[in-house]
Amino acid sequence: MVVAMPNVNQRRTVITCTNCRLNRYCLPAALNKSNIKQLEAIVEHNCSYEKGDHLYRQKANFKSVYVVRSGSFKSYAFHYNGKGRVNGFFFPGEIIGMDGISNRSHINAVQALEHAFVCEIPFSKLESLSLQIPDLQHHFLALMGKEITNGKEFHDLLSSYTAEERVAHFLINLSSRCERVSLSPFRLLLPMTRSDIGEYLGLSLETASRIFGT
Amino acid sequence: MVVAMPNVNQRRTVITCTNCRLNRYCLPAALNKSNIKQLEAIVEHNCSYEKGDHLYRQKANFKSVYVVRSGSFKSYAFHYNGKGRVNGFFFPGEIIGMDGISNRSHINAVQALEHAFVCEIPFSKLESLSLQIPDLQHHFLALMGKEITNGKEFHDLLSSYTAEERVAHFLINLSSRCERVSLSPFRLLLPMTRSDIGEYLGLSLETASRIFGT
DNA sequence: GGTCAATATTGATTTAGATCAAATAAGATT
DNA sequence: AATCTTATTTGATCTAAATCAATATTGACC
Repeated sequence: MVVAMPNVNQRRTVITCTNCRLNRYCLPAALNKSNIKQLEAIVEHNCSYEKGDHLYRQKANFKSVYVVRSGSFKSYAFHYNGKGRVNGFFFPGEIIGMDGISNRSHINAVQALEHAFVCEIPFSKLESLSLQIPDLQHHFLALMGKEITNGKEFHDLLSSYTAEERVAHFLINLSSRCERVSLSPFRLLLPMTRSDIGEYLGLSLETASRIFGT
Repeated sequence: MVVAMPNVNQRRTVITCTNCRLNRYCLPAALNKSNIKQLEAIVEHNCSYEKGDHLYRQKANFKSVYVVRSGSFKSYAFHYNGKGRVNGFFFPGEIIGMDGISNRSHINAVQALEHAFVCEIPFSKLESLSLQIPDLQHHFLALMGKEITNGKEFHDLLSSYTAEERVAHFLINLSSRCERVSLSPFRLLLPMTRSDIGEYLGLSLETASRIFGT
């Protein structure tokens, strides 16, 4: 008779969607308990990344979407002139990887800004499961729709806001995203550099810095 | 016995997805013949709009997505300062309305730039059908994914391109969209005003005009 | 604790594109 | 055809933010 040895280093219970503290803000939000069990069966929980690690690189094969459990990430892309540009930040409860859905390869690279954990959800399995669970399909479409409307709002920001308005909007946006997952909306720790913020907002890093100084 | 009178003014056969000249570029592209029949049963074909007509207004209830059959549209939104901003153009074969998926109301208004026809696809019916036809679900997710990557690319454009580069990109983009649906990519008719183009590209209308003049 | 490299701040100068201001041109309406 | 109205072009000026240039701070590593 063989008995599995318990891993003495394992201090905490296994993470599942059912017991995850973010489940109200994540895919399970739309599902009943039995559906959540089905979902957690396809999710790889708690992959760990160190600061600077890439979740994936530009042009990498698309196979999964990811949910941030803790820590934060930035997405960026190199374009025609060879300069990289940060085009997104991701915080707990947010989904990374939709930039690869349409042509099965990622247009962005995604890098950890600090030590972070993510859950990986193989996309083909998510699609199959969505055929069986209408609520899951509906919710995932809504999440993609949100990504689209966020893009449109950002279009507005970049085409008509002043530098100061951009930074203000950025901070308010971060604050509300912290609040959503029960983090303090008042004390923001900014894990990204001034240069990251500048690129993201279409400003030079000096301008970004000056506005923070004011 | 009652016989339906044929309508003598009806010059053309009824439009369906099966016989639509755009079906290779539209939702049916991913489907087999029997699935296309199922799709066309839920589509309202050939709704007509005159120049200036609204397909929907900002904050309107979301109930359908639309495919442009002919003509063109612009989307725009009013934001905090009361000024409207054009944030999209739509040409034949392209889908309008994804700005309403996430919170069931449209963040943009959409207006015809010229006489146009569209097909209307009630979204809840599309969702139901997607549960039955995996290819349809897969394809619609890909179309939404494309919308997301387009947004990211536009982020790059607005945050780092010069005025001249923006206009060049805009023209190349229009050209390739014409080519996709077998329209000439060389002679572009621009149905939108300089002001529309300027707003869309984050430029003043004067700057847009000057660059065209060069 | 000391050295380096990365990041951030602050100041001076420049510039791309906005804004202001007419003058044309093109459609619409009567 | 004549009159409006709306869209476009072109020119002159101004300004927000980029760029250039140091300096200061922070954190990583020996």
